[in-house]
Amino acid sequence: MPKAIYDHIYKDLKEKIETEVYAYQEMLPSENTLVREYDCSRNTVRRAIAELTADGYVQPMHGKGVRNIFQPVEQAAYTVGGIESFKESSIRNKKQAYTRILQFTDITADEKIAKKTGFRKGTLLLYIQRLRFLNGIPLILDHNYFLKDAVPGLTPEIASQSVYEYLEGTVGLAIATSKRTLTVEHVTQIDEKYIDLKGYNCMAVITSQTFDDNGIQFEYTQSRHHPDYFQFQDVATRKTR
Amino acid sequence: MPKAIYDHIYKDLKEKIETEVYAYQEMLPSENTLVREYDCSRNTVRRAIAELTADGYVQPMHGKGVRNIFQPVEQAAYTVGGIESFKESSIRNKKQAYTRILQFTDITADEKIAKKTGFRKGTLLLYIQRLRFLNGIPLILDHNYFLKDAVPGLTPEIASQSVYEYLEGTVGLAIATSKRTLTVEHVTQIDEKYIDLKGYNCMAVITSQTFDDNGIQFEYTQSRHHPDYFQFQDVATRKTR
DNA sequence: GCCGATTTGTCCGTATGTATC
DNA sequence: CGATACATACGGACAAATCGG
Repeated sequence: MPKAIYDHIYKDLKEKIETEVYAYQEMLPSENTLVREYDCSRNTVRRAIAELTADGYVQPMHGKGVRNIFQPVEQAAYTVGGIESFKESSIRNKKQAYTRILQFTDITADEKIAKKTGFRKGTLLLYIQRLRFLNGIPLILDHNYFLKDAVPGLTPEIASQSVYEYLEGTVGLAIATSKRTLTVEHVTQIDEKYIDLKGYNCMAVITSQTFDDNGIQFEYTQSRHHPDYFQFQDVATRKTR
Repeated sequence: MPKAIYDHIYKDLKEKIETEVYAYQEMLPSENTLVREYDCSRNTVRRAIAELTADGYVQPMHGKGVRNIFQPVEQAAYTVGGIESFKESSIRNKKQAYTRILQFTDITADEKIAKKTGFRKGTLLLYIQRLRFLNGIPLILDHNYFLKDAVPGLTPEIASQSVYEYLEGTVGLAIATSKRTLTVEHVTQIDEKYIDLKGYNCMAVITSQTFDDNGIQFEYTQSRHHPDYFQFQDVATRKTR
């Protein structure tokens, strides 16, 4: 949807960095040069650069210029970043994806579930348990809790494809922010039943609360990953104090 | 350092959200109201709100307002977020911290180290191995590689306190961005020698490349954490396509 | 369903400050 | 010291989404 100017500049610069039109450690053109190049205001250029900075692509230096610090990284089989569906991640990671539904039932949040998921006690939820395959190997076990009201008409058939695609497309739900916590946990009996951990006795676990554009939490998910095929990436910037 | 207006507004709103001056799911005052309240321009208010959004504190909704979606989360013993030193994290997590130096030697980057750390082959580095204690229990094993030129006068005594404090204070180095990768790996002999893993055969591993404000990478670190005391938090926003 | 008021999103031009060279 | 480059801030304009009458 975004045909915004800053977004166009952001994408254009991003591609030029990735394809090494600007080399690692090289300076980008100055803001004023970019203003002339894209025929827009300086604020608009600055917004695009701010996004590239947040991505860890560039580093603006007061009085000097903006340096390209992008280095292509060696990637594991499955790399997590941003809010992506399993399907989207599989495509980005160039893996063939398949999903098997293990459970698909309505439940009402009791005290324990409410505390864990962040939903209120008594809320009607849809619980889905899914096994995720990459290139034919079972690697991820997902436990999803969806707000029942937010996902009308969701069927096991849809859940075996892409729930997000269905929500954003058919239902018209807009996914906005996701709060995630990453931990390492002991394997469970369910994990062992479905996934060959090859000696590991633990898994990488991402738990997330996802909100729609009305600020309503519609999903709680625990995603349990095989250690060998899991990688999580992040860029942090230090805040001056 | 930042006495910027937007930063003042950001901190002020952040505190009001944390202390529930605005309740969970409640709307913040409109941008125009805040403009009058802080007697500044709308762009300045918007910048503060943008930072709160990135923190996962609020959710702006087109045409409606800005909603507070902050919920205090249950924290593990050691929670990672932003660029923080071990000392800073310990203080935030309210733990008593102690560091024991296991190794402290100069090395020159060979082919293998260069590939792993991102430094060029032949670069002179300072390698430090440190064991981190929280409340008297050894929980984290750090392998640091510092660019020797960037950390002049660094001694084991300083390394047992806070390297970042020394770099930012005495050396005058400004830490800017850090690229991190999180994985789960098998324990090593060194891990087992120093840390009681209580049945786990793996650890949570954060590898990071850290850059100064000149865009120069001055550090590569591998930080190996005890699973029971480790937690990593993140907020992601979905980009419209 | 329409209209006007409100609210957030995008963009512009300008001015001033600060750091670097 | 002057020129260049990024950082902060202002005020204004219009668009797009929402909401109430």
